[in-house]
Amino acid sequence: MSTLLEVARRAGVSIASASRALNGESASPRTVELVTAAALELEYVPDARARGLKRGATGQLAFGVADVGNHVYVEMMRAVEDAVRDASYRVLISSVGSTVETEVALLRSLASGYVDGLVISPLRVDAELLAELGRLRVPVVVVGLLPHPEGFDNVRANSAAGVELAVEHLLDTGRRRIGFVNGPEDTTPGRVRGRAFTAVCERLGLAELGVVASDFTFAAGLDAARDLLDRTTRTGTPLDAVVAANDLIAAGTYHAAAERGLQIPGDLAVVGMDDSALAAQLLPTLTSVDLGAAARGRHAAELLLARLRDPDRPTQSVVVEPALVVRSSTAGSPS
Amino acid sequence: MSTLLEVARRAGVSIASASRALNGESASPRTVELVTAAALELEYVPDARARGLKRGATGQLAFGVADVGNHVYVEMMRAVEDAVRDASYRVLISSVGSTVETEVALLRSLASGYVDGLVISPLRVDAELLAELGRLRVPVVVVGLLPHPEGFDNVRANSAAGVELAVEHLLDTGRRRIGFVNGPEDTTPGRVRGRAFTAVCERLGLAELGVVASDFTFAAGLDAARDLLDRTTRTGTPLDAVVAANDLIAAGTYHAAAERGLQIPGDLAVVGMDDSALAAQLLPTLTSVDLGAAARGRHAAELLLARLRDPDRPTQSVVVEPALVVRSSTAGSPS
DNA sequence: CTGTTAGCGCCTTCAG
DNA sequence: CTGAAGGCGCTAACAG
Repeated sequence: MSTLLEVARRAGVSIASASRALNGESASPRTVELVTAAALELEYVPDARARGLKRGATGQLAFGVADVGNHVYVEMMRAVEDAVRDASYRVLISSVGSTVETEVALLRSLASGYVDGLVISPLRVDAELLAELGRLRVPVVVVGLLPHPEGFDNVRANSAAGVELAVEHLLDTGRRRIGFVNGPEDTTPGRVRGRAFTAVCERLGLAELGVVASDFTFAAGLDAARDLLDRTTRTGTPLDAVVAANDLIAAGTYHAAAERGLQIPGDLAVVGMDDSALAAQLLPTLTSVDLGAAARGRHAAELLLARLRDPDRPTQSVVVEPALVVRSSTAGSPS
Repeated sequence: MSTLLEVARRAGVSIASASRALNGESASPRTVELVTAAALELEYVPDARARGLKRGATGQLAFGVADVGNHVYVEMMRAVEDAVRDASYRVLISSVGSTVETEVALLRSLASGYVDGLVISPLRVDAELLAELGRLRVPVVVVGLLPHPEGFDNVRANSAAGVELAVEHLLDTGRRRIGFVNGPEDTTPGRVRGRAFTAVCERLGLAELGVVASDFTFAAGLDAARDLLDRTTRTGTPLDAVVAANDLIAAGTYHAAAERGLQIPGDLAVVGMDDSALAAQLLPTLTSVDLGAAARGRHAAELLLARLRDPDRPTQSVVVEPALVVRSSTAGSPS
């Protein structure tokens, strides 16, 4: 409410001295005391816009995320926050929906001066989005697979390897009829995971039993899993395992199985992906492929900080390898 | 990257004309055309700080939330976003941790010019926080119980009534030994819910079997529920029902029950609070008290918009009443 | 150590 | 309808 000028007047010094006193620049003890007292009295709060305008930096970063309801992004976000804390940046989260238009609108708004840089994890990437990224006045790190990684700092999971880990683990536990509930294949992760499943089935001589959910959510996963279970049951050789493209879809699969009287893991083994908090919360606990959400967040933050320090450094791409976390949903052998 | 001045020069007009042309003020069609073309060519993006500094508004609101990992806040946030969309505000989310210091730091930073107003849902409220709220240069709506609601726009749940709904429902299904897993009692919701449980037990002549978790999280809920179940079992009259202070704690209770071979709902009925997405995702699905997260978010957004329009309007308090959502975790009678 | 001054990029009167 | 000029609040030279 009050400005620096008012503080300066009240302290009986110039505006420059007031600024210096409050920012710990060279100032006499007496000035500091006077100014601090005046600021306190007037409840002075510096205007961040003016400061940002002058300094060309805001001390804020943004994390743009496709679905705040998905716990995986929460883990990434926490990792980002932890990683930038020491550099004393604050992190704002922005839910961007899953369409390119909303994504672009967010970018425009944030990157026009409210933040010094951003990390985004888009579900869908197209030319328009990439063009917009290039136009931004602040550096951006993209988490997720890019058609042309060069040109952007980029962190991605190896979800193809993750799908392989899941399928191989199921084979190891004696499962043979393995279904796959994917997310939408017009998204980057959906496309990659779908292709990986096809490839691994071919390599291992398995029937490819897949279905596509309309979104990476619980509700969509439930619908898709119902469809897959019913379809395969009608053929006479029901599934004995399902790989889900993320943990929410796996949770939907649990419910579809329960509706049909199938026990997990006895009748049906389930493997999720992301190893989000939900995996440990479900009953039975969910075996899940950890795609390194926290590690991706940390790497993204570090790349961003590095670029902020040196805008001219070459762009860098980091790949995080997956790891299988075995829990109860794949225990034992098929009954 | 480019400034309005550069756009103006390229279009061969003055900076004032360029500003008017881009903002739809009076300008000749030819000027508009020239300026628009120049802006496009230079990939001009207006600097939000400068604009905000001049206009005194940013078009952004913030939602400060205690725990982004708790789905209840996701629902509130979505409701806030929906409610302010028509007024074309963008919403930023900020995770503030659960301490007063981090809360204050957030407020300082955001409210110093990056946003036009904010909604916060603090877990702990003390005099320092309230003082800080009063100092802010932007309006704030507090979601949660306030010691002195006057002075702030305020929305709150009636979680005491929610606890009563839960206990009465359990009595209706024939449960008699009802335990309560609360969250920390130095938080506002923890204190209110704890007192409500004590009161309802007294009123209905029930033994008060309570335990306090160290946080409103799954892990803390699991620990506390283990404790409660073991303690009551040792007394010879085990529990037949548990009320959890939120859905995450209820999920922890599921696991503690499973570890001890207790079936839900046969041996133990469980009621959660918040009716978050998790309630429908658990198996068996969780009966939960809907504390109106979405409604609270919507109300908070509307109060904020109203104050933004009229800073002098009297402050207002809204209470959202709870509703029980019955699912499988309380089905049937105790076995 | 202190005060004066020139902008950061933009919008908005005010003349023309 | 257009241009010139002032200032939003702050910081960083520059003199003193």
